Amino acid sequence: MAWLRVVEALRAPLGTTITVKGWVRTRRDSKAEGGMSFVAVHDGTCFDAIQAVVKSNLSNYASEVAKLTTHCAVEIDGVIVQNPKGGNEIAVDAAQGGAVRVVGWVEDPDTYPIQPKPHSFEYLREVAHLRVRTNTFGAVARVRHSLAAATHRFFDERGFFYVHTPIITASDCEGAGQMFRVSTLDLCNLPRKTDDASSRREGEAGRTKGLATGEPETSIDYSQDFFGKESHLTVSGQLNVETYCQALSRVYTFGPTFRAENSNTSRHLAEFWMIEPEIAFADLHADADLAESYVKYMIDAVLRERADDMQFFDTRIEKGLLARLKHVLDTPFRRLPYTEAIKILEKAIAGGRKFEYPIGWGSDLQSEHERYLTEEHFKQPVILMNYPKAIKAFYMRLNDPGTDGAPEETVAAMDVLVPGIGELVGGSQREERLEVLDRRIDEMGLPKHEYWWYRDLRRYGTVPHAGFGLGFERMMLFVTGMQNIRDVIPFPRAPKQAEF
RNA sequence: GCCCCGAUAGCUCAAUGGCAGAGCGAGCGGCUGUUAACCGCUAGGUUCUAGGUUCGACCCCUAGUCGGGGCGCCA
Repeated sequence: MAWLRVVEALRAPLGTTITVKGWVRTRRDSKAEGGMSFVAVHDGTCFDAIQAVVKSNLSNYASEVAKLTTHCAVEIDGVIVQNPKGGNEIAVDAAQGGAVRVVGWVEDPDTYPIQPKPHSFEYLREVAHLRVRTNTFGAVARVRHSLAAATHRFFDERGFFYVHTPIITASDCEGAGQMFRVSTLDLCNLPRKTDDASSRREGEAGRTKGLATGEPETSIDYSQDFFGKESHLTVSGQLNVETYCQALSRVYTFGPTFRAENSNTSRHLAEFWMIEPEIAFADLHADADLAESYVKYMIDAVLRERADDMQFFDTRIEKGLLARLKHVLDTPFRRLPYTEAIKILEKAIAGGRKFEYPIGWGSDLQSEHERYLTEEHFKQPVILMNYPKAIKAFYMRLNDPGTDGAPEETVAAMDVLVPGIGELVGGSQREERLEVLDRRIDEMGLPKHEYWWYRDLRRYGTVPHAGFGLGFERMMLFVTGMQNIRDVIPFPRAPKQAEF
């Protein structure tokens, strides 16, 4: 007897004798025709469950089948037949060799956390080990896989190489926010060393003030730590992946990223996944082209591969989701300079639009401004380009004076803004000219010696190149219509949240 | 980090400082090719924790813990 997955059983020819293995979603009983039970079984292979119609002539009917509750694990032998209302179901009749084997019971159904009724997402977060058994989280898991697979396919088809950049970094210069420390030192008994005046740094972690007794100042002696110096979890694979870009031309990373920011929002995680492609012999426009085609590729893939789950999101999570995504697919992303965006926002304010934060050339766009542009003004994804250099990172390429008619210097940065999310992609053309890069490092007061290997890339065969980072969970929100980023990753890590 | 809201049955929520309630879910029965089924009955409570005010606290006060929303930081 063939064991079919539910997705296969739903398409199997009528009359086929099969076995399915999975978990009970619901059970309903009827006394008609001598008694039977309708048992819906799913195994996660698709959105729909398959219904087994179990006759009361099974030897374990009264003792077991009639006592099945939600998420009992079962194996069912039966014959594929037509459901009177359409679609396949499984006829389970002892006279035809039908059987139901209970593999695992649910003890105490009254207190089982998942019940056949609507639950709030907030509650389900507290039972993250079980929530994937629900409609919504099963669909989220399948869509997440589809997006991840599409990512690798997209880059592979275009000749990109997947680079595994390190998770642990001993360089303190990735410059994208607070980092988690990695250490094997005994927190209760930290090794200390006496500071000499020249090694003192203001605000250095672990430094103690000299007491009135005249004790010398000390700091933690990281030379005794595992790596011989301070180390952290990575906040970005970009700097590392740039090195491979300058040998393999087209590369990308796709891995976990860690930010120790105390961010309490529905769009931030302490541990999230990011895709960071990097392309050689390329400028900002090529970068924007890549970002746009990548986002559209993922949308197209998920609409084709997970039509069942996407239909569910459209009807139960966000009405109009499918139409919105198709619109994104069919419309070129609107590209405009930062300088133009400021003019649009100033015009909106002049027209009476209220914003909480002021706006003007040189100020960073707040999320309310970004969302105005993409949700109200253009009503489509927008790529903003060429930001003031003062508000962007040191490695972004300095534009020629007067680019876009900007009043001050700009850098070749690019953000993709999408409705409902805000910033989905952040990228730039990188500064390939050593002397300009050094000037930027100095201007921003960064320790140049820490960037020795990054600077080497500009000394040995430097080329124009560009790249971006796309937040995978933000893409999940965009594609599913889910509201909270903690519901599109299996086990979310956020401030005060690391259960499971 | 800042501002706001919340915590009562397995879940979602009611309850004017004066007897702890409903819907859903669960159990039992009825009915039914059922599928968000329907009808009846039953069980189910340390009202988040620790203090305080009061004759009396789910309710008021203080502190804490946890959760949610908004903002900032960013992807």
